[in-house]
Amino acid sequence: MRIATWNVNGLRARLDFVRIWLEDRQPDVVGLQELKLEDDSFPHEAFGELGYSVATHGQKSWNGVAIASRLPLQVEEKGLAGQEDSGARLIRADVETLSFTTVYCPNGKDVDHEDFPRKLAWFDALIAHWSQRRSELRAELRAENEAAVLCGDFNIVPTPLDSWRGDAADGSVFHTADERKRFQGLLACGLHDLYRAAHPDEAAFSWWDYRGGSFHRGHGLRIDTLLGNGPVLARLKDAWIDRDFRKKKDGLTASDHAPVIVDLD
DNA sequence: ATGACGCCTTCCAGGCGA
Repeated sequence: MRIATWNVNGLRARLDFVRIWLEDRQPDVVGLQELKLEDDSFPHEAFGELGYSVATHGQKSWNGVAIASRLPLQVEEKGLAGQEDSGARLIRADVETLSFTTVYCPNGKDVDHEDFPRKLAWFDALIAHWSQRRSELRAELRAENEAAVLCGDFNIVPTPLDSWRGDAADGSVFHTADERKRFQGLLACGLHDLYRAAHPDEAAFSWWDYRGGSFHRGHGLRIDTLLGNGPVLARLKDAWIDRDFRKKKDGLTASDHAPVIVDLD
């Protein structure tokens, strides 16, 4: 089974590019972020032609997330409770026996910006929500069986290894102790960073600024990933960042994020 | 220090991304 996450930076502008990627990589389930369109405008037909059905939680102009799947999917949740003011940033669906959640986490803008504490609060709500669900599953004795994935654009650089600037960026937005504590808080819910599990020491990035030739200079950040619980980790074959799709394709502009892919048994 | 690129929008200069 192949699952993936991708911040497409505007699906309307990216549709042809996304279509090429789906045909090429043939993922079974994909979490998409930054759709920048409303549910009514989602191009279900284009995805349907490629064999995907899609659950969407869209929003005009900004944010917006979706789950596209070649297997039957059942929507379970849209939005993060109590954080509706932050926009459409979470969707969860069951795909056969896999519980698949994708998120577009708030950016925070800068450590002095009023959005920064809101970003931390959003993560606190996500951690509380995940930990609540985990205890519910435990109570039903399903925790050991249910495979769960939480993937997306986390807008946090987990460790200095995940930034082109290494520890020189520590303390700046995306690289603060406050944000990293939240990322660790997710891992403390029994989740594993699947890219890091497959490649413990590799410096690899999932986002590069459009400006200044950042991609070709290797100036990137690893802010997109897939987290998986124990049952998912047990099935992990490989995790990789599809940097080829950060490049122009057939004259089409790429997103500033590359897809991240996980292959499971 | 700024802007660089690309997306969005009552349409086009300005906000936002990370």
